[in-house]
Amino acid sequence: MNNINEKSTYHHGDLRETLLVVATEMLQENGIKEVSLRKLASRVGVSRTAPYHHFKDKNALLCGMAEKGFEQLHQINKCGYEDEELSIREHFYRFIHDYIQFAHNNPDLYELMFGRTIWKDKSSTQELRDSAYPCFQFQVAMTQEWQKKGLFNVDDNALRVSQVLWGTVHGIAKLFIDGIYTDNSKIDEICDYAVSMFLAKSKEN
Amino acid sequence: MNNINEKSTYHHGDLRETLLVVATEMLQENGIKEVSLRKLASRVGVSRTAPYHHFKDKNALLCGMAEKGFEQLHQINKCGYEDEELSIREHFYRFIHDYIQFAHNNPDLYELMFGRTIWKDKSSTQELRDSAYPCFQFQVAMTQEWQKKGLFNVDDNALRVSQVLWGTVHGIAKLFIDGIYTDNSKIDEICDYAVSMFLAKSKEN
DNA sequence: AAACCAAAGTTGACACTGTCAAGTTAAGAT
DNA sequence: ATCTTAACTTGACAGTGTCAACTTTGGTTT
Repeated sequence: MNNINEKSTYHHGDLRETLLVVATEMLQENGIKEVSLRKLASRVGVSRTAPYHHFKDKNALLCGMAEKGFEQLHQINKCGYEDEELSIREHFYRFIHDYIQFAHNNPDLYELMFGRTIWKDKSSTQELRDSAYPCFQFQVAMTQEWQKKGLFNVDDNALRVSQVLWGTVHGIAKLFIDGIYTDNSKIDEICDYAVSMFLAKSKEN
Repeated sequence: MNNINEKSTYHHGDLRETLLVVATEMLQENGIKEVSLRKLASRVGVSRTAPYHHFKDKNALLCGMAEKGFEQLHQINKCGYEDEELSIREHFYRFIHDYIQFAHNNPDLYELMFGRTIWKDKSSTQELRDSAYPCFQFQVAMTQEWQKKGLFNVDDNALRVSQVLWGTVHGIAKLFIDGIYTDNSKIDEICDYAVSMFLAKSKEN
């Protein structure tokens, strides 16, 4: 009766991970509003309260999903940064481009990762913070490197530079994916202009 | 029995407006999650389905609240712009400062105004768009004026400049009010740096 | 003045949500 | 072989948005 795929059924074996994956699927398919614990449980083939043995409450599940998002984003940043064939300018451009692309490809996940829902009132879990902060710090480190290599003024506070830089990219991404910029086809032009604006401060250009 | 304040009770007289005001109060007090039609109705002293005679559904109510937010923000922008005692630089600085201040004072309203909830999937009402777009356009007009007066390069596309400008301010505001910047006390410094970054392009400085 | 209509407000009902308490199953340690 | 405990279940509850059908009321038409 039991083959490899449908084993003992009572104990799932890898429920926590499965919940995260399927919940993220649901998020991408129909947006956050359609992610409910009951639908999720039913889709995974488990009773409605089973998830509570792996997540304290719905908020913890959402934090878990965001956590994975940050790992993904961190990875993307790293990949772009470690590509040794690119010049510094190209690194910078790629960072902005990849960032917006990630937000564009995962609008609801991005909203979740950076939204009020999980961050305000200290409702973020420790695990989420442990996953998000290194991602943020990597952006500061990149900025610092760019400063050293002459892309930005070395005298400026690296944290401030990266905060404004991040703010700009985040803002553009949000206005873009939330459908507030009226003409989405112009997103690349907007990014280009943002890049040129930031680089105006650097010496040779 | 009936004095001026408690008239016939059955017909409220100004329910639509009252709903918007009280709902916005609830929003500011306890965040969007605590805004429910039933609690709202009960607080206004009316039955649970009464709001449906003034708003098609909850989304329409939220759009109505956001609408008022945009009128407020538009007003703030206008006031700053029309202050003739300020230099162009000061105008620009004031715009950024006032914008962030508005977001800081009304975090949940700001989230609502610019959030996915009401904008994605064309779920925004016509009235909301009629209130928001003039607000956006005013920002473009201001940018255009700043270009003419030498604050930004006149050759750049005004729409692009203002989109990046807006993106930056929006991004900083969001990271700030959502509690993602770890040190909120440094928000002024971040704004200052953003201003100096934008002005680096203008000739005299 | 009476009759009427449409707008505003009501109650009842339904399907859906997150979460708790109490019970059941089964896998692994003693 | 027994026992502990984590994983999972069903039942229950209060809360949500929204629909349909009913009642009240103010203002317009006859």
